[in-house]
Amino acid sequence: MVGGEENDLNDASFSNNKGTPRRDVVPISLSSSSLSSSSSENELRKTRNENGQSQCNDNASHELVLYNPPAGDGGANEPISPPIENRRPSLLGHFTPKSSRVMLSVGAFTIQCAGCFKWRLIPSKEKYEEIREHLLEQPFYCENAREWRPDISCDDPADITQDGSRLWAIDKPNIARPPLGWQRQLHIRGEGSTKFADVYYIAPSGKKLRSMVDIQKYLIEHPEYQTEGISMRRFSFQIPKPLQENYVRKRRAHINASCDGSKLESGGVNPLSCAPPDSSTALQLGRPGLPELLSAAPINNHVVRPAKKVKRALAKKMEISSLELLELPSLKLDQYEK
DNA sequence: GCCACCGGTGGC
DNA sequence: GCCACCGGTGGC
Repeated sequence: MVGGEENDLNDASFSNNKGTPRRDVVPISLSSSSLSSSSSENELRKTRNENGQSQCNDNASHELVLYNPPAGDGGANEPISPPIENRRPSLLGHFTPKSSRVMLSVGAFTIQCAGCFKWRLIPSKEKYEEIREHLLEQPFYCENAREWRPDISCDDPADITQDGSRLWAIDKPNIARPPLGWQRQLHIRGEGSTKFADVYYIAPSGKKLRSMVDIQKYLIEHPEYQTEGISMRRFSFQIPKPLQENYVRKRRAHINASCDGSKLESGGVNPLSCAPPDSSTALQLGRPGLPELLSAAPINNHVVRPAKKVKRALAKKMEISSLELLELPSLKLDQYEK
């Protein structure tokens, strides 16, 4: 699945779909913080209503959104009304969860116009990455979409709205585009995981790299890339933030007496089983909708594996004693700076 | 045996 | 609380 350089995942992760609805729905929106988790659709709208005067404004203008059309409904309500060129529907077919565990991937990408605050679909992942790379310095406006939609303007209705049918997440702005020949993949984890997503870079050789350390090692092993001017700063493992509160399981407070049941009871309630949606913050977005995303895919997967967890915990404990003396190298981002 | 995926932790 | 990293397991 990871294979191809230019195929799948990557593309799979962006969907241009229309043609092939998928059931996973993952939007990702890039914004500066403010939109921070709690901000919601309403806030975004508010932003607009207030002519961008509200506090969310500046962020809103940097919004990027990746979303995945729901497959459940056959994509019928596909908001992608506008024509999308470069459509490669077949790519969607690549979405093949490798196992019972379902991996969500980004279906499409959208960016919010800094002028009218409407969301515009971006026709390809590459284009999205291109825009995202300089989003802060070069805010996106509907007019920019004329490159692939000649007639588009702020007067046109939004391509997509946060109607609750999708999971949205906020992407980070100004992430460098992957070097030519490289692919940056975003793997969305299921709900309830300890992390929202993972980023992988696929080198031209097909090698999958999952951290800056990996990148660094790889570049050292392949000096040719460095001569091409590829440096560490061309890579970023920053992941988007889901707008839906509670999508990611909160890190549990330290539990020393781990085996103590009472402890669990009082301190950390199992978020998977009973965490009620936080009504105040939760994004309207996530709540009513997200049927597919939330119920279908990830959740189940998570729930099914407690046994593994236990095993691992035990294994971990045993291992600690033998590895305690190991000294791990620590890398700092500064090191990557040129 | 490989590897995608997930969990967990150290550092900030 | 977030980020970065990486070990480990299960599925293939």
